[in-house]
Amino acid sequence: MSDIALIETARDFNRFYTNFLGLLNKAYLDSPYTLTDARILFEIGSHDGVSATALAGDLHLDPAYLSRILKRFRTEGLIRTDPDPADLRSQIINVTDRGREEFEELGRRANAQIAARFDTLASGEPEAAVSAMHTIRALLDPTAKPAPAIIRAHRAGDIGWIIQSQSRFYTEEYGWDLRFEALVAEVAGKFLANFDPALEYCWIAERGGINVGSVLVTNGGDGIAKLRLLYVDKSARGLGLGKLLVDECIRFCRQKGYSELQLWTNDMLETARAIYVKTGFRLVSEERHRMFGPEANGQNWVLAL
Amino acid sequence: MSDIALIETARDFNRFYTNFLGLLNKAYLDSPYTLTDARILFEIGSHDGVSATALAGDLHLDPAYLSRILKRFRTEGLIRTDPDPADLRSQIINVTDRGREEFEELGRRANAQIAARFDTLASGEPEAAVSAMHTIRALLDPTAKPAPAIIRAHRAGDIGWIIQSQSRFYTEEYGWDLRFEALVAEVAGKFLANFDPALEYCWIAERGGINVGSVLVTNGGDGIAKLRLLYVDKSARGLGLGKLLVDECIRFCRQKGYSELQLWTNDMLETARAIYVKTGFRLVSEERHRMFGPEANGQNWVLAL
DNA sequence: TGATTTTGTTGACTCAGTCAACTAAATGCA
DNA sequence: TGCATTTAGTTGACTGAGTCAACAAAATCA
Repeated sequence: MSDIALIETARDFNRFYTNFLGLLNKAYLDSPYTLTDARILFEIGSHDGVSATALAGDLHLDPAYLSRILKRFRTEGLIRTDPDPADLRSQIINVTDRGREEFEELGRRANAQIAARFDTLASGEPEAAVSAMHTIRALLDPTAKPAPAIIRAHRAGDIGWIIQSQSRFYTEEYGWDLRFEALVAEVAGKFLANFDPALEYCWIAERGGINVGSVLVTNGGDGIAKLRLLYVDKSARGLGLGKLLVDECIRFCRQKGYSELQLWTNDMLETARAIYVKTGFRLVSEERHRMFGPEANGQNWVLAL
Repeated sequence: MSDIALIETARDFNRFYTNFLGLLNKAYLDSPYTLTDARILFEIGSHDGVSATALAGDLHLDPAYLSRILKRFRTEGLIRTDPDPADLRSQIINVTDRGREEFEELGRRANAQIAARFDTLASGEPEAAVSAMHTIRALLDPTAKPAPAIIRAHRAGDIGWIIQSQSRFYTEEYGWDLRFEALVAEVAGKFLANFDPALEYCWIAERGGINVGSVLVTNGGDGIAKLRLLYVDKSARGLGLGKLLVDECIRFCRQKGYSELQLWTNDMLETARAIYVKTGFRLVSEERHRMFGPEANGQNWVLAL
């Protein structure tokens, strides 16, 4: 794609998105706030204690204009301003309880707008859209810091996601065939079917509402736990999520009184192997196999707890 | 019902992009045109011969406001308007040579803006951003015509997708619990593990590279085939995809010499039931159950082939 | 110490955008 | 056919979002 075509496409997208945002922002019309009001209220609500100058800078607003809006907010009891003891020219802006209520109401309304849009989409599409937004933002916003990842227990649909992401990854990267997806589906299906919350667990790493990693611990009997289906999506590598997930497994297994944690992996997964080494796993055996098409080197690792 | 984290992330992106577009649009300040002027000029310049009403609709502008702007453009010699011979109320708007010059100058300026942005990026990054813009647009722009749906055999990741979409759907719509995902994972996993291409099959309906439907036929032994996991995503309903998928199953089963096709479903799935009736299935038994939490009415349907 | 910069406020203004009322042509309907 | 209703576009009258210049008070610089 030539430079000019790229630029034209970007412009086209910008025209479309200008329109799209315009439509979304009509939502503020049935509240007493303008779009600018809402943006300011949002900024104050989420960064309590900013100064007027910082606010004007962030939102690219005229200081005079902002000053008037803040004055109005003050008389309406939405915000409180106190001079900054460190710089008496500067005013520290805080939301009052009423202000916070309004802020939250606006938030609810904005969320509903987007939820309504997302509702017309296929399952998986909102995730795709948000993931694309991440991409754009990461590229065009120099100040963007990646959203923090959270680790949580699995919920509806996550097991399917695990199977899908594992299968896609090994197929694309190593040319494994559908037998691998079958194995994963079996492991994951059995995990769900016999799920014993007292001794087993599934962790999902999520960033900005998008699944980016997984791992699960299953009960192998005789005090032995198995770590399975460790995965970190390529969009979230290098953040230490893999290590975090494995640490979580180890902590869980110790707490549940397991004596040993075992895992099976393949040697071309170097990042994973590094994590296993660092967390104290020991390689106990190795065998070449062709379980999924191409030849690979299966490895068994063990950690005494 | 979409995930809150997804929505928050999307809102965050929208705030960012509002800002970003605001900065880009400042570019128009050193021309005699406002942003609205520029949008109108662009629209006329690229779709010669539009009517004022169409223009107002496309750009979501007040007709009165637009009328005034067009009047100004006319006196400045940027456009020419002639009554539409087919409807004398309506005016056909065309750009004059001067108008086209201005339009192109604006275009050059907007391109330069974006080029400057892209210039600060690494090689490959502009392409990534534009590709992400495509993704968003395809998903959020209702006028972007939907790609036609196709039906194909399953491939890597599809079984995981089936589990995920089934689980999400039944959880969100009917409050079924994880036991359902476990059942689906088991069915789908067994299908993959014992997959016999001579007697079994999995169809995926796909649109624009995104999965929107599924169904599979498994061998039940004794000349009996089972139709399972029929699903059409809400974004693709009403296109007859469900019927198409079931027809495909029946054709396949006849060709493979099965004597009977059986399926199990639940009676609240009315669209599915309508398809089964229409394709000749007969309801043979029914039982209330609580297999997945809420009470439901399980049904067995049979089609003699 | 006095010159300069920074934070925020106020006065005065403009013009983008809205709303209601209207004309003229087209369409629907009995 | 003729009368009521709808649609395309225009104009008058208005509002209020946003801008610009000037200013006070505090902080910083040199």
